[in-house]
Amino acid sequence: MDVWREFEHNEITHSGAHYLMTVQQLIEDQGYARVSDVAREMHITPGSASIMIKSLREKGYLEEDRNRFLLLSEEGNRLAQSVWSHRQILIAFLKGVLHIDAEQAEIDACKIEHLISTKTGERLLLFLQFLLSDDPHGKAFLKSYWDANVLSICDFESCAVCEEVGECLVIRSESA
Amino acid sequence: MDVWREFEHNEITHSGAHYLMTVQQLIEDQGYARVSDVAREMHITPGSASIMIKSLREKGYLEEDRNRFLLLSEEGNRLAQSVWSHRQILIAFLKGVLHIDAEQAEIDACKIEHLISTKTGERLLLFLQFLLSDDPHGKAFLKSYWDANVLSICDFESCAVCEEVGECLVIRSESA
DNA sequence: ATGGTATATTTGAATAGCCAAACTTTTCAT
DNA sequence: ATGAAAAGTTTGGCTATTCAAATATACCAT
Repeated sequence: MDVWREFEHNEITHSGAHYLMTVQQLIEDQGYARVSDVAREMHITPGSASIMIKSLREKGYLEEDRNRFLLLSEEGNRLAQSVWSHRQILIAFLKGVLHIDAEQAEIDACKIEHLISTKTGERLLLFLQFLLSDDPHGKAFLKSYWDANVLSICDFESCAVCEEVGECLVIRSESA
Repeated sequence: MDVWREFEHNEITHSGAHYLMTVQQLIEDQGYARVSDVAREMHITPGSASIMIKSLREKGYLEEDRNRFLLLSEEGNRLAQSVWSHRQILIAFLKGVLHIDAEQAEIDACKIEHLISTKTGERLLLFLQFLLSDDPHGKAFLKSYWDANVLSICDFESCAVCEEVGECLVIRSESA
């Protein structure tokens, strides 16, 4: 098996994942999502959106109600949720632990969110959760690590990783 | 700026990175690399290799010597080296810290190695280095983390992360 | 019911990267 | 130097995803 060819064999494409997440977000924000709403939101032409959405419908990720409003299928919802969770976890790690600046963290996370395996996503969350747990080793380690690398002052009352991971926990428990 | 569109805007494509790394590896292993060697090694047709290599030559990543043997330009070498380092660092983190199994770690790393930013690669290496440093907090943290999550027994005399990161350090200092 | 606006779809073109198959060029042994 | 094998390139086709522009459909007010 050629590992390098696995790059294309994913459950969903980068583009597809963003269509699904946009539909999810639009429904959440304004109660409905039509082809043109998705196009506007993603800054693509209605023609492109029409074609991609048709293909996502054919693949069983999207459905339409009687008024042509888009809905996520169960599978579509699961996928969108999974990719979105991965993004949050990655951002938490990049910003909160590695201290990558917010903009770069979001770009990096967005590029790889749909590519990491479920296992990697899970394990990364476990790792972050442990850093925040009552176990003192996490805090001691982070403080010591940041100090050693002059990454920033470690203030656990209002530290980035706490907030970021805190959000992840909320997100995960909501979707669980 | 649409973050999701950044996915396509990378210094090198996934495919391109693998061509460059294959050339590098072939030169290292057998002293030279021709179009057909690359094709054989990557399991693609000579036609595809020919076209892609031409394009990589036009982009200034590859050159040819008087005998049509392929060479990496300075830029090509830098890129191949960078992507390869990212892979090693990611594998070290995935296997050594998160305890993802070897096969999955390699697939995940291979998918994202060319997508993470230089900064993220650097910081991840710093992070791994700290885990191995003399500072006792790293070891205490890892042990405590693995114990808490039943990930494996932590044996610092022969632990995975030590070996993985050890390799990264060697790799980095060789290429520095 | 007629026209205007909003919405959706289709069509044709572009890019990237793969394949198969045909074709060309190089190399090398006799 | 001739002809076979090896190496390299070209051509045409496929998929995915985008765009622009043309077309079609629906919706709504007068």
